[in-house]
Amino acid sequence: MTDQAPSPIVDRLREEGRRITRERRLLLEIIERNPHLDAAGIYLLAHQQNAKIGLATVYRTLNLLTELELVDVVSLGEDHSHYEIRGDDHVHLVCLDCGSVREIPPLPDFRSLDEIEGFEVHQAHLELIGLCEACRKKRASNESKGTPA
Amino acid sequence: MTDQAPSPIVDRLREEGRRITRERRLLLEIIERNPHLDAAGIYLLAHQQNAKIGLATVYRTLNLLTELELVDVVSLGEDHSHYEIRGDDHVHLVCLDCGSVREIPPLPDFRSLDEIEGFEVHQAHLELIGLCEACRKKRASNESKGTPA
DNA sequence: ATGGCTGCAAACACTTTGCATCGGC
DNA sequence: GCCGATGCAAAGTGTTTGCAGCCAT
Repeated sequence: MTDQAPSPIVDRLREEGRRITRERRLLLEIIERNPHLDAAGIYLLAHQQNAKIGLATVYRTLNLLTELELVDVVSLGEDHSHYEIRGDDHVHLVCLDCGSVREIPPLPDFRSLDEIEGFEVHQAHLELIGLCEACRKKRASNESKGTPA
Repeated sequence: MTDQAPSPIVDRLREEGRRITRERRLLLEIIERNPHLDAAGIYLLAHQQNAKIGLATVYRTLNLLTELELVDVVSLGEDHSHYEIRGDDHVHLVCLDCGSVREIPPLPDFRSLDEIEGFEVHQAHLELIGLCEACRKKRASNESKGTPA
């Protein structure tokens, strides 16, 4: 709880001359442990460990980390943003029925994409929207019970 | 101007028992002609031809079309939604500097993707964030003039 | 001790909704 | 004529910002 694991992100903040506060450390830990959470979800978890933390701090921290390119913003088909530590590129599989999000490694063909038709690619966001295996089966069994699409 | 081009989307609305109003026809035409506009942009264009149209109608129409899967919502890295007629899958190249959005055909490898690891793919959204050719050159020439990143 | 960071609340931008009226069918 | 669609304005979300006090450096 009180031990502070060494983190390249904390180092990076220090390099930038930013201050390492209790709030930032807490938020970072939460974001690192829970990929693609939204601001409200991050706030909720943070609040459990520090009842005084404000939603504004969550947003300010997320914006800071985004500017420093330490976190990525992803949309996941929702009307608000989700956040994740920037790491290896990956693909998001978003289920239409249960909303679950699964991450898989990049498809082979665009793993190494760094330029295409004169466009210099910095980031690739691939989102596949559809049905996860469980919801697919659920739908199939509902249909046979007489509840077609 | 007053002629009403036949449209599969209008047919589809009729099939669904929805009413074909002047407003819906106007909005459809705008969306068809201007890919990935946001609600405000659509409203602006619509307003030029029908000063009485309301923003609420724009949103209600976009939601209707989205539910019927006739239009897609795309995020394009902005904090609000953009809309486009659902058609062939394509890739968006979004420029970090000028914000321009270019569409290109799907990358070969995921063109035919309809299932992956048990997940049933309905839609694929691929967004490449980076620098368009013009902005790339602009940056290069600025750097040589002594304005590094 | 200094200036960046925080919490709070008010402000903002985008989107949705209630209600009376209008107009497609 | 009926009932869905519209316009307006008010209410709802998610996010940002102003300001006084706090705390990492």
